[in-house]
Amino acid sequence: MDIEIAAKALKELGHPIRLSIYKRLVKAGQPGMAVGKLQEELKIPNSTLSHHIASLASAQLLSQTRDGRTLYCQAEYEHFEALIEFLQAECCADEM
Amino acid sequence: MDIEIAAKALKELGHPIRLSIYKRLVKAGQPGMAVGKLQEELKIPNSTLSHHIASLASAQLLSQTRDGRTLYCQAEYEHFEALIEFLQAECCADEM
DNA sequence: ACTATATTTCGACAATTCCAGAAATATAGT
DNA sequence: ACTATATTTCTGGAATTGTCGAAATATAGT
Repeated sequence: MDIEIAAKALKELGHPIRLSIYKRLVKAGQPGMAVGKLQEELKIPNSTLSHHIASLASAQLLSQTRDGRTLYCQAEYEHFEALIEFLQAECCADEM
Repeated sequence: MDIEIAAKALKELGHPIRLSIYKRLVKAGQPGMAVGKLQEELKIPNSTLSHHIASLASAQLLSQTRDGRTLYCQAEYEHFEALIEFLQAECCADEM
């Protein structure tokens, strides 16, 4: 992972709503979580939620799959793991 | 660390210049790195650099100490560690 | 085809961020 | 006090982001 990619991922995670979305998706595991379910939990307008989801997707932090008329979002956990590894490799003092 | 604090730190790290600054500061270790030295390496206007440094400081990601007429920036590594721990605790699938 | 549900796109506006030149401030040496 | 160096603050404009209502699109059931 290069620094531009890492910065992009950090930037998109760097918003309370998006971080909260991402956190929920990770907890939801593989099946993911429907956009509607997220909206219900977060209680924000669907258009706003949709934008934030698109932001996270633009940083490859989540993917979406459709099942009938509901869209499920899944955390792209590998990308997140790579980010953490990047941070630990590049921004890590000796002590760790 | 609460989610607002974490998002703030992620946001400030989520910029290529700032991430690069932070990375250098961590590598510089305890004595830190002079603003002038950072400017020399990054080759950006001092005002721009100063803003980015202030951003990082506003998220408690660095601190500054003066030695004569040079200001040294030090990475606030503990805060960063807490951020990583937060991410691993809140956004972590079973596998890790 | 019609209707209902789920989600995204459009359009608009306010707020924030980014960048950099110029000026100001702080400190040290003479 | 004067000069030089280091860094920050001020100012302002361009670009981006955040938010949300309204409209559009996608899918499925009848």
